[in-house]
Amino acid sequence: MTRQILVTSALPYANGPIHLGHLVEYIQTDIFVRFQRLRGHQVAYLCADDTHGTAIMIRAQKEGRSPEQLIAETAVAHQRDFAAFGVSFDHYGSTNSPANYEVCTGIWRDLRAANLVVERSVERLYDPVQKTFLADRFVVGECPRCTTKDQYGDSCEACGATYTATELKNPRSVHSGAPPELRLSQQLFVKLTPLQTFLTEWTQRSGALQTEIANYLAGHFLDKPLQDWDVSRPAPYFGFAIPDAKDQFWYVWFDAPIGYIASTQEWCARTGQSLDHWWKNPQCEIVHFLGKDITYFHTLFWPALLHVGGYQLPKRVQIHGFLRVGGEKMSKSKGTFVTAARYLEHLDPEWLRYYYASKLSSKIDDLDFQPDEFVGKVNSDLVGRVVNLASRAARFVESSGLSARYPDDGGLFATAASLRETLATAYEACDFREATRLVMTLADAANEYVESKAPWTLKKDPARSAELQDVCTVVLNLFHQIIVYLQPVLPQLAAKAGALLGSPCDRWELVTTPLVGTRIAKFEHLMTRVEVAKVQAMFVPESATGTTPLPAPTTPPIAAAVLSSSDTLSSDTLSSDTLSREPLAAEISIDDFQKIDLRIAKVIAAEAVPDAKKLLRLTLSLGSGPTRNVFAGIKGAYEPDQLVGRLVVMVANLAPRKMKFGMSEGMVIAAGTDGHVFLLSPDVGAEPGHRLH
RNA sequence: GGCAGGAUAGCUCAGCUGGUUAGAGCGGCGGCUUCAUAAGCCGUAGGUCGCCGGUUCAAGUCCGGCUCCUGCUACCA
Repeated sequence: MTRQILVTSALPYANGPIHLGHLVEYIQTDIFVRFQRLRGHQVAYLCADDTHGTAIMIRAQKEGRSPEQLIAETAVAHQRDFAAFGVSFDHYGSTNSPANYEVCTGIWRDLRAANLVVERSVERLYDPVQKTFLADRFVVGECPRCTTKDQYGDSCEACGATYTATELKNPRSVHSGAPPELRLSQQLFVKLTPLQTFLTEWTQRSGALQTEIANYLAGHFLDKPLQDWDVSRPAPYFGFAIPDAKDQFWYVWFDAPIGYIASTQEWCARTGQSLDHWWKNPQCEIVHFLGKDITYFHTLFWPALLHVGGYQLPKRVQIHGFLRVGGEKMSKSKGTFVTAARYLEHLDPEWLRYYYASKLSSKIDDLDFQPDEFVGKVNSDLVGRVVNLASRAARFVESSGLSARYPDDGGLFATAASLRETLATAYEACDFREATRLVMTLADAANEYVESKAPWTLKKDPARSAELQDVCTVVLNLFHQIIVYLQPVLPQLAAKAGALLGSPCDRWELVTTPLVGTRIAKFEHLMTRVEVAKVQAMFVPESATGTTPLPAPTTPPIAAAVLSSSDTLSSDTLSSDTLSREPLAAEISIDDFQKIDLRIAKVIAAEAVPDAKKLLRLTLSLGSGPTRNVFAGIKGAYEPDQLVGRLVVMVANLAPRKMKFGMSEGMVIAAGTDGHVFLLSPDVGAEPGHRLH
C-alpha cells in the first residue's frame, strides 16, 4: 500500500548560518524521506526559514539594513548549504510569507471563535534606547544575591539564585546598554486549560511521542493546569501584526510552526495540489523532526493550534539530541563550532551523512562527533568494505559484462534480499545505526566471498574466464543490493554506482532481482578516502585569525601532538617575547598530564633522512624492549653523530605516525623553533626507561 | 532549584517482559593474502555491567538509597 507522508524538519532561525549541529537534524530527516521515497511512498518534505522575532530585528538594525534584507540573504545561504548536503526538500519557504500570514490568520480566527484568546495586562522590561520590550535574557546585571557581574535576567550562573530581571543590580539592556524600564503592555494569551484533556490524551496515548518525551510532559506540565500562553509581543517587533489587536504582533513561536503548513501551501500552489489533501486528510501521516530544545513548543502548543484549526495532528514527532564535538559542546573559540560552509571547504558531504547515520538511533541521546571515529567509519566502512567491492570486481568484467544468468552464489543474494524487511523496520524507526550496521554485515559477507573465490587467480587461467565472470557477477550484484540499501544515506554514491552498473539504484525492491547480462562501465573511484589532517584542518578556532591567543586544541591528543611536532618546528623565527608568541595553553588536570608518558631514551643511532629537509631518523632505546624509530625535525640544529649515545626525553606512548619516510614511533621533546632547537637532557643518573613525573 | 535521561570491553553502543560461560562494530595484538583507493580474510585478547543494600532458586535486567555525567527549564514550572 502506498502511504502518503508529510515530513518536516524544524525551521532554522534566519539569524545565523547552518552548522554541523543543524545538519544532524536535516540529514536524519532526509534519510527518512529518501527511504520512504525509495519504498515508493508519496512524500512531501517541507521546511522554511524561521524569520521573525526580536533577535533578527535587532541584528538587522545593528547592521543598518532591513530585516527583510537580512532574511533574504540568509535564505540563500541556508538553501545553498542544504543543497550541498543533499537535503531534498520538496519546498523551502519562509515564515515571512503571504501564505504564512494567511494560515496564521485562519488559525487565529479559529482560536477566537473557540473563545480561547484572552487579553491581560503584563509588566515588561523596556529598552528606552532601542524602543523595544526585552526578554529576560536580553537584560544583564549583577546578581542580587552574590553580586557576580554580567548575569542574565533570570538566574545567576555563579550562585544559582533565581530572580526576576527587575531584581538585578545595575540592570542594562544587552542591546543598548541602557537601564531598562518597566512598562505595562496589553498582551494576548491563548488559554490551554480547555485543551488539557485533549493534550493529555494525545501526548500519552497517541503513540506519536517517544516515551521519554511523554514522561517529561506528563510530569512537568500536564500534572497541573496548563498556563495560558502569551502569544503576542508589543510593537516594535519584526513579525506579523495581529489583525484584531492594536500594536500587537504574533510571538515568533506562534507563526514559526505554522510555517510548516504555509510552506506546504506554497508547494501545493506550485504543483497544483490541494492543501487539505495533506493537512486535513486522515490518510496522510505527518511526521515532524526536531531537536529536544524545542520539544515543548511542538508537543503542547503546536498540537493545540492544529487541533483548534481543524488540521491533522502529527502521527509522529521524532526528537533528537544535540551534536557535541570531542565530548564537549560546540564552541566557537575552540573551533568546534563548524558551519556547513566550512565543512564543505574540507570534506565530502556524503561522509558526514554516513557518519551521522552510523551513530543515529531513535533515542534522544546527544551525538558526539569524534574525528578519529569519523575517519575510521568513512575509510573502513565505506571505502574499505563497500566501495572496495566494486573496485575488486568491476575491472575484471569491463569487457565481458555480467553473466547472462545469475550463478549459484551459495544463497548470498537471497540472504541479503531477505534482510530487506528487517532493514526497512530499522529505517522506519530512524534507527539508522542499526540499518548501517546490518548493511555492513552484508559487505563483510561479500568480501569473504571474494576472498574464497580469489578472482585474481581465476584471471590467470583463460580456461576459467566464465567462472571469473560468474564470480564478478555475484560480487557486483551483492554490491548493488548494498548500494540500494544505503541509497537513503548516500544518494550520490548510489547515483555513481548506478552509472557503473548501468542500472539505477532507486527502488527498494531492486534488491530482489539480480542484474544479469548487462554491461559494466569503466571503473572509476566512487569515493575517496579521508585523511585525519583534513578533519583537523576543519576545526579552526575563531580566534586563530585574530590576535587573541590560541586556546588549547580540543582535537584528540594524538592528532594535536602530531601536529605540534611539525608546527612548532616550522613556525616563524624566534621572537624576543616567547611567552606572548606562544601563549600558555589551557589548564589541564593531573589526569590529562598522566596520559602523556614521558621517558628517558638513549639515542642508539642517528642519521639524516635523504630528501627530507628537516628530519633526522633516530633509533631510541628505552633500556629494554624493542627500540623505537623516531623522526625528529632537528636536522638543522644537530649533527647525527653528536647525538649518538646521548639521552633525550621522548613521548613514549604517542600513537605511531606514518610519515613519508616510514613509521615514527614517538616524539622527541625539544624547545625552541625552527633553526633554534634545543633537545632536553636529564641530569646524571637518569637511565633509559625512567618515566618523568 | 525543578524535571527528563544516562552510567555495560580502550571507543561507540546492543542486551526484549529477570534464566545457561554478558554481545556487536571500531580500535589493539598475532597470522594469511595481494584483485582492490596500504583495501581484504582468519584468529585472539579485553568487562566485579557506576557504588551500597534489598527482593528472588536466579539480577546488567526488579526495588530503595548514594555518586557522577548530560540535557531542558516559556515572561521558570
